[in-house]
Amino acid sequence: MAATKDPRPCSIADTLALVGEKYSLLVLREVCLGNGRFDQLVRNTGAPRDILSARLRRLVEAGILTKRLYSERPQRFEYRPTQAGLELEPVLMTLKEWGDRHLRKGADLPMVVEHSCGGELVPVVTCKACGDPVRHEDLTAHPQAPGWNLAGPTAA
Amino acid sequence: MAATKDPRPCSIADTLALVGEKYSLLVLREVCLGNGRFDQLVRNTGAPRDILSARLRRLVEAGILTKRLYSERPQRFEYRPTQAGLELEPVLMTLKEWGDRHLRKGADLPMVVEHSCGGELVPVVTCKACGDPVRHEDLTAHPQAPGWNLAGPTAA
DNA sequence: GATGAGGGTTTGTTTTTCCAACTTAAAGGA
DNA sequence: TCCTTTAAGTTGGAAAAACAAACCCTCATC
Repeated sequence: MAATKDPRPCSIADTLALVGEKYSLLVLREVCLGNGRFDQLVRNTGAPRDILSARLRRLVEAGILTKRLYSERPQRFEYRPTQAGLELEPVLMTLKEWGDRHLRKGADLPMVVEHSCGGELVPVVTCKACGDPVRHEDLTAHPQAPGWNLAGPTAA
Repeated sequence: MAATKDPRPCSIADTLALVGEKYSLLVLREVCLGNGRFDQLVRNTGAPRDILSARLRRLVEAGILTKRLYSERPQRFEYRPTQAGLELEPVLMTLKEWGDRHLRKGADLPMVVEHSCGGELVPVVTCKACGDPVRHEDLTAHPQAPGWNLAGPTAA
């Protein structure tokens, strides 16, 4: 899926270049759930084996997953999230939240995540500085990259 | 890019089926920045015109964007986020945050977003119930879909 | 010594993507 | 009037990616 080279210098695009291809985020979902074995990933994501193999290589390369030997004889591997991989969980959570709200209208969720506070996890994105939930109207974007402004390249 | 049919019933997969294809989230980024015109989207996302055309159709269909006439003669259109589209911004923010931290180590960000509180926006995903920042260790997933548990299908 | 599990790779086909050129409709200038 | 430009796409053919099924290798077990 995702873009490889974005015209606009952008961390969203750069992140998507790593995890935006088809199946990558589903692989991450499974790995975060503890399902790191190849056959499990095939079953639970639906990815063709060759594609899965390519994605796993890429995610390991990117430092998002690690490949761990869990049996010497016979050699058997398992994939696990690195710290960087775990820090992508917020992306999964916000995707889940949107889907729960807009595609299922809150009813009959296929998966409920429980937070240690005892409640069902409903993730809310807040501003680190003030703690308030973030709304679109409260944001102002300031491009820093030379040659770019909000609307696009300045010297087109 | 993204998955169309996921074996595991999952809102993450369903959401990615709508916005997970290559360029879709970059289109949303631009549209949220106010850059909703076709040629702008071509320039700022790098999408081929035919692919962009297909993505826009899909996003409108999905209720994430609307197509608005901004000039009668000649007929000219512009795409804008719907409320549902705006509510996908948290996904963009978490992607940006990860990229800023892991791919740029915080220095020389190509884009800074200012929050109305006056500070630079650093998005933090918190639990709606308790307000605490969400950490992986604090989560427990409970699949609800019949025939599924954490590890996969129960009747494989 | 056959069977099966796990973790992939190979091969050939089908889909997508990509790119460049073309279209349509109108405005603006020479 | 004719020419060029802008905007928003569509079309057609070549290249890349995804897909599905079969295959391979190493062991373990029956």
